[in-house]
Amino acid sequence: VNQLAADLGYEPNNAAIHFKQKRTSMIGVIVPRLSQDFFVSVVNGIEDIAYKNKYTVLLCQSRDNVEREKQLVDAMKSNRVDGMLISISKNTRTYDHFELFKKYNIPVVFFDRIPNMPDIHYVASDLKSGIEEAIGFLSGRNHKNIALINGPENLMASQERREGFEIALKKNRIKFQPSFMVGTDLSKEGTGQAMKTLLSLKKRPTAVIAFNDYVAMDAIQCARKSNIRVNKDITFVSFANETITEYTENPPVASIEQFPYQQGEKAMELLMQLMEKNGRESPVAIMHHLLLQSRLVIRDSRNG
Amino acid sequence: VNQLAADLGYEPNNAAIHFKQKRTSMIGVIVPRLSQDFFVSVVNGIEDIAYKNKYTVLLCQSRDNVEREKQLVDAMKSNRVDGMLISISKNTRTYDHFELFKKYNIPVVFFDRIPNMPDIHYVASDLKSGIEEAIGFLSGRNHKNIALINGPENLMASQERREGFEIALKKNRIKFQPSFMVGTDLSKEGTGQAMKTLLSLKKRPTAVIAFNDYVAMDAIQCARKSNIRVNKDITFVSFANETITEYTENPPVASIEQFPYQQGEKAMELLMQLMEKNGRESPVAIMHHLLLQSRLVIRDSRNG
DNA sequence: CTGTTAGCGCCTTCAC
DNA sequence: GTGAAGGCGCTAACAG
Repeated sequence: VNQLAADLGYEPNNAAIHFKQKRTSMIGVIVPRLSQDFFVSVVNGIEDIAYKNKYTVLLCQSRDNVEREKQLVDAMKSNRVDGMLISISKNTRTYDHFELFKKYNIPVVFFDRIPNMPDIHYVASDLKSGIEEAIGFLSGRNHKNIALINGPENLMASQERREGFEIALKKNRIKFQPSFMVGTDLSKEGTGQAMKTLLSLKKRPTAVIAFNDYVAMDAIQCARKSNIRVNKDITFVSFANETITEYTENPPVASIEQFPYQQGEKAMELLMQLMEKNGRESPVAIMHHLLLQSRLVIRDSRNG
Repeated sequence: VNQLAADLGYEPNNAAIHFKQKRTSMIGVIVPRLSQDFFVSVVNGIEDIAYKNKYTVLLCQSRDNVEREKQLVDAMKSNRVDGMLISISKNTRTYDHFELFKKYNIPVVFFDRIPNMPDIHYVASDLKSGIEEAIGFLSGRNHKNIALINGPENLMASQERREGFEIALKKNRIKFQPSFMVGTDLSKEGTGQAMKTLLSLKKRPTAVIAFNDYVAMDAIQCARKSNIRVNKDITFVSFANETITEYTENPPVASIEQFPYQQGEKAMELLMQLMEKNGRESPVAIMHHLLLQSRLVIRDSRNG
């Protein structure tokens, strides 16, 4: 019988199966944008675990646009995805639209860009360890005036960086100077503005830690325009360890590796656990917060 | 009645609708990789048109792996997508797996990386115009010895570049020299090898056109290691006009813009036409080949 | 253990 | 016009 079926080229109809089983084997993934390798790597990790487990991935970008993010949430829900993996847009400050998933009992795991909501599951980098290494590294090179160009305050990632920064300074007995903490909206202009603020200080920093490599590249470009000798007058360190910086003239001396691929894997694995558990719920809800350790990668010994 | 439905928060079940309508409103997109902005831009174009027309996009990467590409083709088919948009992997040399879609009557539009198959629909750049501009530009700066680092020969994109190159040289009355045409598998090593071949020639080229900006960056890196003064001793021109090159020390002087976003839009629009027509087929199959004109963008006047 | 059947949620058809 | 019913392709439950 199976022979005949195979001969006739029979193929089960997924739509019918989904319909019948009340599950689609589809998971939705929302990332801010795919034009940053960090998110592509996370997606790669997600895909690899998902495909291995016969899940189909619905991948889409909010493009850091809140309206679009809301529409995508809606679209995912009406596609009846079995679960969601989300990294929020940098402009997202209200989280009502994510409540929808709770209502439909669709498990959600946030990653990297985590909203400031109670009772959520998430996977992120533990930046504290990486920042400590970074400050230790800079301190070892006798830097005492270390600045931080941070990201938007609504992102947990920014709060983490700020806290980690202050703690690590303390551990290295370096006095925290508020004027050395500036912020950017992650745009080229915002970062240029932040860098100019730092350069206009009476006492300029001798080292700058940037929110990520793209911010670092913009900051470096700005610094060069002001005739700063990059990694001589001011040493740059950043987050994400993007390979693209290798091609730039003055890459940051070191970058905090956040293991995006592994973040993707872990997020997908956690989501599968939650989807499996779904239905036969335990009476006490347990929230999972997975933190992957970060690590400072020293990129090159040319200068600094 | 509708009021009540809305009040109760009724939501149609997509799975049931798909099942019943024998269409899923899903389209599959296979790209080689998302770590190149070119493909991200194409995807953006696709998404924008797709969402506007209530299509869900199943986006996935072959990662330039033929096995994976085959698996994705299979997965897409068993998800019963209504249509496919495909850019093939650089290693794809046999096209049997794409025949599957014909069998299931799923329309396919290829884009950018087009297989060498008969009877296919595709959207691509008309590179000839851009290459002509590029050679004209170089010729205007008195370059007579212009080399081409081309991509894998199985890609139509490579054949286009080769042909366009030869034609444009002829038009500018520059003699074509076979030794000035080298190839790369697009890897850093392959490109380095190609560049070394060019540098080892008795008569070195004074200008190099690279397959794309990533190849250009690798070639430039290699050239610098050989103490070539980039854009002085050898002028670099490339394809794709990726913004990332702005951050590099010596970006190519010019790049041929291929309008990836528009390619994505056009590909999706064409696919929708084909999906609509599906079923009530015209007796004579018509193959659509859309060619978007490319254009040389001169990036900077610093040197060259 | 194998074979039959009911029904998932929607849309389309047909009867009224 | 409105309303009831059949069936899409599959699976799970149940009968033989």
